[in-house]
Amino acid sequence: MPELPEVETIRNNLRSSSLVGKTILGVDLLWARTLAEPSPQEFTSRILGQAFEEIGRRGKFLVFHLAGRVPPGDFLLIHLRMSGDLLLEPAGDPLPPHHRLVLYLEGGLRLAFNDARKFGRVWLVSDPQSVLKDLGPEPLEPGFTPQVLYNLLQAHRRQLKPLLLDQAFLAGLGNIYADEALHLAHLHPLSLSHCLTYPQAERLWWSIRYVLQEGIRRNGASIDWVYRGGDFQNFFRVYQRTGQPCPECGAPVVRLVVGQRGTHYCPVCQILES
DNA sequence: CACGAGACCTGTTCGC
DNA sequence: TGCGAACAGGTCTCGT
Repeated sequence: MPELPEVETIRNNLRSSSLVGKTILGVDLLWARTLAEPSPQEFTSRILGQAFEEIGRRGKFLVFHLAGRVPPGDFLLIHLRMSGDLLLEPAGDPLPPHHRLVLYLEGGLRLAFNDARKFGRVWLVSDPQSVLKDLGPEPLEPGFTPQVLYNLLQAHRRQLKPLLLDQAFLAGLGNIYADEALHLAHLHPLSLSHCLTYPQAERLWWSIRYVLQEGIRRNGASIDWVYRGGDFQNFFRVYQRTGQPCPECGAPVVRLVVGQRGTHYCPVCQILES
């Protein structure tokens, strides 16, 4: 479910919660495969006694910097994949369905990783780069300029939609924001990356950043049965609006499958370049 | 290198 | 009403 704006929303909520400063007193791993590394035994022995310090984000990863009992604390990395969520709740509440990992904290709280589809993963590492090293640029950072995007597009000959979903190309976009950015940029999802002109790349750059910032401003999108409090879903231009009118020209939005992902676009506004 | 299919999972919605 | 198919915000691996 979560893409960059949803992950950023969760991060902001946790940062203004009482999580920061809390020491981890207990671990309950309810679905073993949730833990990517290290082993459950090492995870538990290493994380107990460490305290939550910085809460960051890289692409769709949440990056928790822990303060260790011994100075260089570890990093707890969490990827929510399709259905993951993080909940700070009273330690004594009955366990709801789908909790996969629960960290018990001082002060009667617990941080729970809830994930119906079990795709989410958790890492405890001393060097976050060991997990994050293959990610592409961070789209909202100053280093991501129109020229950088243009050069990256020129370096590949790939369809735009799958390319934007490739986290090694650009970190943080998912199915919603890729479709929304392509519509805003008037680019067809199947257009080939190396065929874009500089002005087209510049417009795509602007569109990517616009939809991500708008998503963050709206606290992300809340779809289906997983509600997170965001309302960006009320402002979708094409995503999951098959058959409904394009907000710009009124033509019915079309759905096709690209790289096994539902893809939504306006056949009038978004012209194929190839 | 680029792309498609299958796998990993559960829950909801759609269509007959 | 019931039941299977299709679909869902992600990513990995394999084969062509």
